[in-house]
Amino acid sequence: MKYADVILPLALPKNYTYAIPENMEAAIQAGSRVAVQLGKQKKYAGIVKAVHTQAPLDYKTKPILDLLDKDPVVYPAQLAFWSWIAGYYMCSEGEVLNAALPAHLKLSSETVLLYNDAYGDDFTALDEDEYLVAEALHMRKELRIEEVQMILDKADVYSTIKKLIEKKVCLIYEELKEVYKEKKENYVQLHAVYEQEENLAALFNEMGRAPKQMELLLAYLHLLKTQGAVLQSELLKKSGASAAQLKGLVDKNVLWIEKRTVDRVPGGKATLLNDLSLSPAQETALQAVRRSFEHKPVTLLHGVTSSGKTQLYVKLIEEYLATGRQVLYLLPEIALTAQIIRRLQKHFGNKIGIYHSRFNNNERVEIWNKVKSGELQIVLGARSSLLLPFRDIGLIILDEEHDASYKQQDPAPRYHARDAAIYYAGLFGAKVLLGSATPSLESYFNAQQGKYGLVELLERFGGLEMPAIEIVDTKQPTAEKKMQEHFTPALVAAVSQSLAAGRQVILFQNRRGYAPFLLCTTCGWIPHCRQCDVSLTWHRNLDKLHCHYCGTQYPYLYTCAACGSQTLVPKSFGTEKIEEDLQQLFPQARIARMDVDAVRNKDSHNKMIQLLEERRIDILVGTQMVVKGLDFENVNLVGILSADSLLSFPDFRVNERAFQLMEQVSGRAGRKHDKGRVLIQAANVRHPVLQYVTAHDYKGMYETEIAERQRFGYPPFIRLLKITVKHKKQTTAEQAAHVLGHWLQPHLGPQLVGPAAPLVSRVRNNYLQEMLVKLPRDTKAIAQTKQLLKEHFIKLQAEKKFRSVVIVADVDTI
DNA sequence: AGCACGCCGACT
DNA sequence: GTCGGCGTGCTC
Repeated sequence: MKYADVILPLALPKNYTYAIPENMEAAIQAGSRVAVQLGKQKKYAGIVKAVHTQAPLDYKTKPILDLLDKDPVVYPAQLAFWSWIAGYYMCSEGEVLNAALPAHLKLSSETVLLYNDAYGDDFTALDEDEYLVAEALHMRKELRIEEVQMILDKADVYSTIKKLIEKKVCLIYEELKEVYKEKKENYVQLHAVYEQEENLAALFNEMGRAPKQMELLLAYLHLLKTQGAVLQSELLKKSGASAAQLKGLVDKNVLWIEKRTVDRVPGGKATLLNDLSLSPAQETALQAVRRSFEHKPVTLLHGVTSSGKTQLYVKLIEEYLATGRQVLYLLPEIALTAQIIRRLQKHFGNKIGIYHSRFNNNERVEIWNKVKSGELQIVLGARSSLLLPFRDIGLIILDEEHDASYKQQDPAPRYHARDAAIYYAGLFGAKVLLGSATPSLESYFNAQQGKYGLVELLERFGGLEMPAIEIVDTKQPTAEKKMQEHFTPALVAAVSQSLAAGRQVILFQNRRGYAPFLLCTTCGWIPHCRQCDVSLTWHRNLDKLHCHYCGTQYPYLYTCAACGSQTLVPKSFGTEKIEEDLQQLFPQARIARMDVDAVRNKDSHNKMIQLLEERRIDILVGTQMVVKGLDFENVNLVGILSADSLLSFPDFRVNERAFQLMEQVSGRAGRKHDKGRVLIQAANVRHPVLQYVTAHDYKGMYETEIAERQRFGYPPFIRLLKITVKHKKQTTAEQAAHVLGHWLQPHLGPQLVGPAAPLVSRVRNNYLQEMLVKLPRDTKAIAQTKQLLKEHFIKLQAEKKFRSVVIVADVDTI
């Protein structure tokens, strides 16, 4: 008898073992997707992790119900990768599976109620709830649990259903549906007989009485000749004929309809452009990367903004393609703009696949399959494309490697795509190229230590100069009352100058700390949270007031609680406010705003970029969003409205982050024609980070920061693990965290920081407590500490009063 | 994550 | 006294 350990798409602490029925023994292997039952009813699609002959001793197995695909859906490499992610990031393999599989390959059953026709229609023996369900079921024959819940207007419907089954009103079954559907298109084909000229001629003679059909047939023949294949929809559109007329020809056996499976994600043209030439500096850097790869599998490419890293990547990708291996090109989600996608598609045609969150589920399944088969040799994607089933990967490029969004935050697995990519590449003996203009301290440190190779490309492409950066003091004009809202006279002048010259301007304002709030214009009163001493933030889309500390929501206020007048108005210093003020200052300018609110829907981000490209926007006001992967030739001025707000977060990474942000934003200024200008407004003009930004001195910033990190014991000298304890009751959360801290203290000593409530101490009705563990950079010690933590998590939850406490571990938290 | 089982408050 | 709320435990 053979058994299979199956990974189920749930947060179960371990995998379950199922018996393999004899008829499936030959076909089921590691990586197979199988249907299994879990508990009394539920069925799931799981992935076989391993096949063995070890019969479990202490329980009896259930059989695998079905093998869902002919071939395994992942290779052993992916299974090994999942297992590493689960171990390293302290989550279950099921959670990794959940993140990896496209929704349409993840099946779970749904309970369906069926009407028992033998029951008839006499419902007098039923109570009210039973009657409601029975009546609906009688009419509709089938109901889902969700529908029953709607009918009864309550969540707990199981008892009612149970009674209906007992009374034989209905039956239930579990429906496990394959959701992925191949896309079919109807092609119109000519019957083989009429491929002979004389038969066709004879047909036309006969058709004299049906001129409409003849017209249609002629249109068909024309399309066939010009295009080779004829789509039904296109034929009908072009000929103006009706479906009935087409059906007439089909019934006459002149034409027939073929249903063809088509790709949802068509590749571009297969012709590869080979127009790429590298500058001498790029060529040197490329050679250095090649040499580095000879002895260092991971190499960091530190290339200043506009140094043309992308061209270098493209050349490198071409080389790896020639070896027949696959290439993954990772970018932060937000940087996956139409600009870069078009650029690469032009180059690699249908060999390249794109994978990010804006694709729908069917499209994802198709990309999944094409990556698995090797048909797609290059994938350009965001973090999650690392989890695609590559067959043989040779190179992973991770651009903008410093970007914090490479770390997954909320649902487990909380993995870092950069670190996971390095492990993954190891499984294939592949190379990893990390690229950034402002590398993370971690990566640059690793490069300095010789763990990664380092290649520097410090010259901008096309002889472009680095933009000139000016720090503008806001204190003096404020004192002299010369500020125009948030604009210094210097910035206003610079903007006017650019506009007068027909150039474009980007203004950057980070949103945080500038949230909109309500202000009474009569007495100056500002609504505050009842539990915390902070003003409430107005969330326009919900029209509610939120406390960002405890998470409490309050209804919008119309009456001032201090003076009773109805003069409360929303005030905002975010991008919206900037946009408004700007319009006042420059009434003629075309101004657009790019932030999460403005680009909420699917395409508006791309549209806005297009507008900017086409010079239909003069000034773009934006948040972090404007930083990523945009190249605009005509922009010659970038303004940062408040550097102080970037430099004042209570986080050990502020300086690094602020530097990266300002450096990246300034990279948007100045392109081919002239040197760009960057104005940074700040009250604290002497801040060291501003000095480094002015001088474009990454290394200076690095040296200063790394010394600080070493002194205070922060990454990259240690690894940070964050433990979050959550509970509905504040006291329980606090107690649980203290007990846990108390237990861990003797083992960890000063490595343990906390517990304490985080800034936002309540999220979704759960009170939070956090602890930080500083792990030494030693693989073995880290594994031991994680084991220790796991044991104590289990121990804590074994206590009755802490049973419903939720504990989350975030490894390498940021 | 479901879903079943089991123990306490608002109805007949 | 029952119905139904949700807390708690198990699923190969």
